[in-house]
Amino acid sequence: MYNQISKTKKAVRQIKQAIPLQTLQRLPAYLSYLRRVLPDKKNVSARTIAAALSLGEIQVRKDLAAVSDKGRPKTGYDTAELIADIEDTLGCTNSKDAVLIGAGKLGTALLSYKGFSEYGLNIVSAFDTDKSKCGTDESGKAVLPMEKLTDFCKRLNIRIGIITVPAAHAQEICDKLVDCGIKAVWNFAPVHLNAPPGVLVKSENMAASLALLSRHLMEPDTSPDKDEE
Amino acid sequence: MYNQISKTKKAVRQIKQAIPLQTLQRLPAYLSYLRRVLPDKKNVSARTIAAALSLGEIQVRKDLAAVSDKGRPKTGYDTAELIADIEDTLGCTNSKDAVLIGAGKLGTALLSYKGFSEYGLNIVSAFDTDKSKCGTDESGKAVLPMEKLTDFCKRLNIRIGIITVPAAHAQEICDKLVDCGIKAVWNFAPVHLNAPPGVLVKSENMAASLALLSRHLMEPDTSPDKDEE
DNA sequence: GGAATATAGATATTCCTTTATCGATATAAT
DNA sequence: ATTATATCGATAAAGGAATATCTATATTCC
Repeated sequence: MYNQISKTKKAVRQIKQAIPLQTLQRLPAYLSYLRRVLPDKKNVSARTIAAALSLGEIQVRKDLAAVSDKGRPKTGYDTAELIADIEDTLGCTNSKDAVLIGAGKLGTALLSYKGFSEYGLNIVSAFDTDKSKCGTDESGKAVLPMEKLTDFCKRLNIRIGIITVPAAHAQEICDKLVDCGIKAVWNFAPVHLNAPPGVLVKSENMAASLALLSRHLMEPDTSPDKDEE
Repeated sequence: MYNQISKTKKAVRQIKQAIPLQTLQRLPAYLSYLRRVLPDKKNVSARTIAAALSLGEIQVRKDLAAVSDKGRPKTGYDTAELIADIEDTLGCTNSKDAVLIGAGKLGTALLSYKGFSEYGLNIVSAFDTDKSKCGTDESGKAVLPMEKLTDFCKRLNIRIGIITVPAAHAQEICDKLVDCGIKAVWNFAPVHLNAPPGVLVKSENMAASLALLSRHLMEPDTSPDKDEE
């Protein structure tokens, strides 16, 4: 099976088996690591990656098998090929435009962060009800008044919305984004958001992370204490 | 079992059964919801919570059973009591001090965020190598030079460190924090961090969230599409 | 060319989480 | 009082993910 009927396998993978949720969420970590070591390592094995990221070797191997079939005994994967396969799976190559609502501290921090482009995300513009925040951000991106949101999204066919407004207004903004045709919402406000079927809401739950840290400090017990990501 | 031998049950819960990881991470969402509705609702049922947060009723009931035994048929839980039990489990009551390293955009955003106190987190001070960033932040919190970190942590017995430095320096900062006696690291840099046993590292993996959003946009298929948090 | 070795891939098992089903009980209504 | 009902709690089943085990196969070394 090493390199002969790859087409068949890939087809099967794409048609029948969706990539497991947990695997999907680990892929960016692999990608980041591989990009970093590419200049040095032309080849990598699952074991190497596992050691670098403190993961189980078998788990990594299984994850990689879900996105690529170019692994070869004794040599492992060609790093560049593996990067390409992961990028392909994650859709890093085709740039996805997004709008960001709420030009507060967190909003502007995200707005000026350069790293999202590595995963194909491009924040086109920010919006805020506060006119004093409108204008051109330090990062060179525009902050527009809320009134222009709907027209903007529809004209540019934006499908991703990032919410960085206070919790009290998040649901209302979410509803508005849905009206604008947004299909995926990335929510940084600490509230649950309701959205109609077909619209995915992914909330960044910092409180959940805190719960983990807190428990660790409360239970200085004998546990082996693998780190959680 | 309704209200009679609660002591025994609680003891068993605390001794034998640790709260499942996934449950633990949902608790803050319950807490947030309960606090919001407390003025209106003296009592809540698992079903009510489930509906509000788009979760399964049985799942919520099981989660609540893990932290409280004060639920009663027909009436549900006393809201205030349930809040207290969750707070107790999460350790919201005793304030935990933390230091933050990296006073960039994201760092200062977190520094000035008021919401962490609701979960018992208190960011005492920030640190940065860049002297020009040192001084007193807008939020009233001090940004100190890195040289003072070790002494500061040891004197105040700080156990939580928040990393908001660029990825390239994150591991080195993490090592330093460990030297300072930090026991829990909250990492916002997009790299895996290694830490010795006994030190928990929780990374905020935004790229993983992006992967989810991205997949959703790539596969506009027939899936039922429950939203992910 | 043959043996040793590192590695991928497949299958099976175990574990954790979620979901389903059933029984018990406090409140409300008749 | 008796019955109905909403809800909790416990047990059981199902699903998904992590881990273990085994097999196959390139590469390397002799």
